[in-house]
Amino acid sequence: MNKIILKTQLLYSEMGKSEKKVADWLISHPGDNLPMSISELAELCESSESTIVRFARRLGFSGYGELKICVAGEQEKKVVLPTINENDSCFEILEKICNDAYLSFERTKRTIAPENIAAAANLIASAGKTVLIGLGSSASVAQDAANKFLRAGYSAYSYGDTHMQMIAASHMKEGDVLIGVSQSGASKDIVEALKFAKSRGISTICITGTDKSPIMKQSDIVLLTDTEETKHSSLALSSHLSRLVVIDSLCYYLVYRNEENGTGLDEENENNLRSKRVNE
Amino acid sequence: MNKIILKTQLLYSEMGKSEKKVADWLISHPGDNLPMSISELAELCESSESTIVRFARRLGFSGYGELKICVAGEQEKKVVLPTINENDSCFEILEKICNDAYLSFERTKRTIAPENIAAAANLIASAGKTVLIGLGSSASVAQDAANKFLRAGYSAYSYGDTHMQMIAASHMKEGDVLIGVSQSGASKDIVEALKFAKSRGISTICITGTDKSPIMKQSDIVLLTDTEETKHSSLALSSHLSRLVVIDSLCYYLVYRNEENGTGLDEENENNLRSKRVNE
DNA sequence: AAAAACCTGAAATAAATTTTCAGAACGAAA
DNA sequence: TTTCGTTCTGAAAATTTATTTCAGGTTTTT
Repeated sequence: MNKIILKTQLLYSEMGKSEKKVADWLISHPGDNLPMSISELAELCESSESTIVRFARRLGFSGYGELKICVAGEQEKKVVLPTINENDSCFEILEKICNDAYLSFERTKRTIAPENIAAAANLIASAGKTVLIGLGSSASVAQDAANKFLRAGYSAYSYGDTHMQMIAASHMKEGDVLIGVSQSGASKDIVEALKFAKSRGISTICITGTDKSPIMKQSDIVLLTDTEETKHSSLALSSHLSRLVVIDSLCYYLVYRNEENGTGLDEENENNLRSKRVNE
Repeated sequence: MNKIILKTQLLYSEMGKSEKKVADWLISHPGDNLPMSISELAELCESSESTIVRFARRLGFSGYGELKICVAGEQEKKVVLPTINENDSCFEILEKICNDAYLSFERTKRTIAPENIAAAANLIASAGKTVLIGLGSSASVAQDAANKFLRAGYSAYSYGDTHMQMIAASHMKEGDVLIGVSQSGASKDIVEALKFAKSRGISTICITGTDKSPIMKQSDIVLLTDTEETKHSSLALSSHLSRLVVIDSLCYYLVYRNEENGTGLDEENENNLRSKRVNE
């Protein structure tokens, strides 16, 4: 996995026409060392020196010199082209999915509002109990989250069927938190449940990958993850992973908070769990 | 092994006093990247620009620029393990978790046997039905996988409680596949279920993060993911993600296989799902 | 259709690298 | 110790390379 090329792909859509020529050249010459000088590269890319400097800056380098050095540093790693096609072996697909996940994480870091994650974590930390709901693959995200939160010492539960979700919502009290997970942000039952909870004074959080979606209106705190349309199919693999890392970061934060109160994942407890092999 | 340093040592005796200062600096700063400019380095070595150029030429480079690039290329990409500490903000934790996930993917790609993924995919593709079992966070991996496999057009089911797992196993037939997910590879109930199935001629696959673990003995095909010990706690966040990307790659492969038979994720079906907002 | 925002490359400027060269340091021979 | 020749060195000049600026062009917005 070549980080420079991945980053190039990540930022490709934000580039101008001429900058894209530079990007294209880089992507199509993965193994190559950069030609020694900026002028040479400018000529190869049919672009200008200034454009190349701008390109390097966009990727986060101080200038062309730094880019050149980093490209040399990434050398031997072979690059995997992004789109999966039907002749790929399973392993090639795995490589592409890992790349895709990396890009999705990068997009998530740019999309999510840091203050909102903090607010969500603090809300969960001080909540009476936390309920997570989602459908389909979002149900397993919700389940995973509940699992981890509970482990970290917080009362958390997840429900994957719409009846149970509504029942759970109706038994929540002020001071509790309801977290709705929905990639589309439009799953009717989830939105309804959040709306119902909100009307009763219960705090609501959503984790979604779609900006300006219905679920956002029903949520006190919005955690917006990778919003890139998935090109392939509704399997939406990498966005699923992005939602998980957001959960994981909340979870870690909560672990540390709880450790301060002495109710966290303490040694003894964890060793207990491990000896019973419930560590997964 | 750093070739440039070796070469420096080889030629050390032929160098002048000032050139040796450059050599000494290089040898005593093996990990470092070269400072950006030749003047900076000259100052650090208490020497001059021209001496450095001569030094670079002696090692066989065309000049300082080439030396700089090659040093960068030889740099051991020592990865800084981003340990999370208690003063990190939620967003910082998110960044570290993403890094950790990236590393975990890299490890998984190195650990997993490409031919085993292919074998697993083919087994699932030709199986009557596929059952996935796991406990704790592995249960949500299993659930997620079943969800996706089913979506891709394969009969797949997951069970998260030990009774149901055993019942399901006992109703499986030859030609079916049982997939056990277990990070430790030692969860007694999962291992037992696989053993039982295997004894009845059912194909077994395991997805585990622990080499030489009990579950491997009961599995026809082993998918070994990131085996790095998690330093933090048994939350084992990133290894969880690694297991998911393995699932995802199987799943993608199966989608393509099914498309060939015309039973895959076809447009119409997917649009249908989308219009009902069950795309997650 | 006008205005604003943005992208681009030629040229000017700045910075880094390489070369040149005069003198210092060392060694061998007288 | 002196003298000559060789090698090594660094300051400064020359050259190459990188960066910034700016005016003109393009696209987007209003």
